[in-house]
Amino acid sequence: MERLLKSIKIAINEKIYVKDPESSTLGKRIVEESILMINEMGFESFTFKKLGAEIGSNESSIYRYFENKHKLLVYLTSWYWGWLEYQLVFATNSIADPSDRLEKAIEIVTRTTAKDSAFSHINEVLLNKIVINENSKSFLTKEVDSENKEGYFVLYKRMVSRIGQMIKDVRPDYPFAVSLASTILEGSLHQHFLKDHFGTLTDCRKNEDATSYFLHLVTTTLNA
Amino acid sequence: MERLLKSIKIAINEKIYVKDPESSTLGKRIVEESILMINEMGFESFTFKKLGAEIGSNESSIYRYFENKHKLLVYLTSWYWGWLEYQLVFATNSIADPSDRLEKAIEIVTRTTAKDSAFSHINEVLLNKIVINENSKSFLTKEVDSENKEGYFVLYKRMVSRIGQMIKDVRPDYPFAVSLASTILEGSLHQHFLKDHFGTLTDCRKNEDATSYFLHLVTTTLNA
DNA sequence: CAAGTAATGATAGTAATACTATTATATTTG
DNA sequence: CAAATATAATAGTATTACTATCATTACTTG
Repeated sequence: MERLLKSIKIAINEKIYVKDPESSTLGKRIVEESILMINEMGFESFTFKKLGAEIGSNESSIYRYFENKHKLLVYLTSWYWGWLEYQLVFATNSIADPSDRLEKAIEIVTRTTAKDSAFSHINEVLLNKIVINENSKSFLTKEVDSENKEGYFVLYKRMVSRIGQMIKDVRPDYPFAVSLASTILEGSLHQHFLKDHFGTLTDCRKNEDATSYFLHLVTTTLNA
Repeated sequence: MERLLKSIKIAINEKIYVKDPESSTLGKRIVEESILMINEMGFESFTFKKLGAEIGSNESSIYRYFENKHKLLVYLTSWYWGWLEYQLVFATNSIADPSDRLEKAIEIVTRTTAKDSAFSHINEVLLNKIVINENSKSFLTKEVDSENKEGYFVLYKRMVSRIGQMIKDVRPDYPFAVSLASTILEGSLHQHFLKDHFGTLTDCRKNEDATSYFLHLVTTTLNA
């Protein structure tokens, strides 16, 4: 699995970047270090100038890869959803029973990333944390409709669709399959955030609790 | 009800503002116009300078009410949650049956605000839209823990707690009452956002659909 | 009603952000 | 080795997010 993950490349919409960061050493360093820095200082304080200083490169060079830091965030979150989709498909592909398949899917999307694959320049553990803290900011903007039209969010949308389809496979007559799917994905991020910062607003104390919660929620809802 | 709402004042944590905007005409104009502007141009593009120009007042005068625009956002969202809590308590107070009470509560927190009370300087319809689009940004910051400690989010937390308690009143042995409560509140905002921008990621086409969705979700979960 | 105080406005200034443009220097490749 | 390409260095601009100072207006109170 790890070897396999090393060799795959997550295909990101070309409109998100000016020059593919995967195509050069500098590009990879930009992505690599930006993950560390955004995780460290938060997206608001992060700037291309600081990133340049950190990787011993020039601010203007970074602009040749990404138009601005918002697009870099869209790139990082897209990469994450593409990566997670890969995990999802890989793990559920062979499961024939719809209920078992959905259960596995929920497990995969609600757990936190514990281990860095350590092969690529992308630290998945930290990226997972970034997604928990910053994902909403990628679409809660005035430009969301035009960016959506340009295909900036296809990978995220594909994740929701896949889970929605799995729900339909279990219960074709359930009328809120897609809403439930989006609730699982977004809600899971939210529960993890609450666990870290607003302990009184969640029953999830450990990472696995989020899985139990959503597993229970979905199972009872679909078995009604 | 409308008359009543006019006379009540939502008590906001004093640490959120420098000077209480309710205490002067200028303060009220700041709040009033900021709601229109944030709604119009989005929180990122909104600045105190632009606000000053709009209300024919000086940038520096606005800083005498709010330290920065982030705190203004915290103020606005806090006001909204306080207002919604009032609606919630008012509407559910007299309902003795726990299931009926929870049902009413879900209806109130999942519906969108349709009508401005037209009495105060605060346009609740637009504020509701701002909360859908910008609420997450009030806490998805690096300062969340210190601000939480200062009590910036008490009103939001109280809303979640109240609904959590109502869930417990229906099913005391359900182990995820608080998580379910936070899922309803945050998930509802998210479904409304999806309805407006990512139609394929939700089954909610009309505003009422969100109510149906969460009502069904909660009912089946608690009746299992 | 005069005098004092508080609120607001006007102006100026600063450091940082978010870029763009230009030119110089490496590095790669044919 | 020359040409093309990538990166670095430098400079510059408009805007943001403030802070500080001082002038003006409004409001209160003795």
